[in-house]
Amino acid sequence: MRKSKQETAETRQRIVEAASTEFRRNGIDATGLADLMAAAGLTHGGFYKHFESKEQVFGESLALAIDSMVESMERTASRGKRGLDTVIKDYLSHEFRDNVESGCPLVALGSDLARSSDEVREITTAGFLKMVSVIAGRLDDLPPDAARNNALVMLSTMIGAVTMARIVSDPALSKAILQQARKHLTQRV
Amino acid sequence: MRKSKQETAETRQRIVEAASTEFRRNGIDATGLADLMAAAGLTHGGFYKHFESKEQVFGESLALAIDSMVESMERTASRGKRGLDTVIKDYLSHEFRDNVESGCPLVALGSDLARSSDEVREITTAGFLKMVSVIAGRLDDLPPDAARNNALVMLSTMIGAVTMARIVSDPALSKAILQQARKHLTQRV
DNA sequence: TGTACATCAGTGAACGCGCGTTCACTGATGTAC
DNA sequence: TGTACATCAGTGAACGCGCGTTCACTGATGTAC
Repeated sequence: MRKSKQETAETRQRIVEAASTEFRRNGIDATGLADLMAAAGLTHGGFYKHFESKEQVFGESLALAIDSMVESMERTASRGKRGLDTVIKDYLSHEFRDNVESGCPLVALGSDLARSSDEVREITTAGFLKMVSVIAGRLDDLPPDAARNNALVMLSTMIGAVTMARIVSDPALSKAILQQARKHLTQRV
Repeated sequence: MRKSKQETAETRQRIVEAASTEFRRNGIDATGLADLMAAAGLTHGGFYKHFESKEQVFGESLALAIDSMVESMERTASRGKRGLDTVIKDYLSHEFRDNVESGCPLVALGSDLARSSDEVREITTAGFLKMVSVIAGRLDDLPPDAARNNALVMLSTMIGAVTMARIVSDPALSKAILQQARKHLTQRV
């Protein structure tokens, strides 16, 4: 049942995409290779025709998740004068909170990433810096250094707020966390 | 080899304490019962003489970690007029960042907690609210509602900043994240 | 262009390992008289 | 208070299970001539 080169490439891409949502949804350890492959419409045996290890597919799927997050923020940020406010409001929205599997991997995998290999942490660092740039680039009333420093704090607030909004079991509290973070971050701009 | 009631109670406490550091250090899934018991100086077979499941010991060890975090913040906060600044500086210090196993469980286990059972998330919520109270209680120039709202955002920033400071592979960036968050949060008070 | 052979994507079974959990056993502690 | 028996904390082996990984096999694709 050998497949054509194009089909093979498409399958590989499909696995990475499935992995990127599965890992965000269930965490690194709780996501099995059989789950990944099933989510991509395959059986687990073929995994090693595409990847050398679970670590490898995780790295690639993380990079994909980060890239799509950054792209999404960039697209939103460049939508008119209030683009940055929209980035903030989207990130701190209920929809974003409730869609872990398509959301920011820094939040979905935060504590997992802190325990990961150097390679994984480097991928994450590069992505974080891109997000910082997107925000800093829109703080154009500030000198570059100050803009970057502010962006670091703003992103930290966004990440911490969504993390807590997801953990907390009281819906009203969860809502308040997002709301107050939104209010705070859109005021300062 | 039956032990006296007192010894049994002490052993149980020792397991919960060991669990509270092991879970923070390695995450929920990667911490085995054998690891916990070994860290408490026991063999794994005796675990079920004290607990019904891994879930149970995790819940108790999380509650312990949260309580000690809250107590530590309360103690620091009540140290003079600048107590809140000290809470912020301690939380956002390099030492705190580098000692996952004795630090804030909300950071050490953030994304694990978001995937946990209702019971675990309720324990976490109660702890988070206590931390919010400690901070809000020190924002005495603001009306109670505003103080609480501000505290929600401040804690989110602290949690997000330490999370990212731990993930990031560039030491200078990690330092900058903590530093800028510190600066931002101590200015506002 | 056609043909013969090598390649290899995907399947499904199997491997070894570590995990959470259970169990028989030991011997010191607790308890009933 | 002393004694005889029941209890149970702790040990170490074992259980079943799911995981990451490997493997023999299949048959369509790729390639050499």
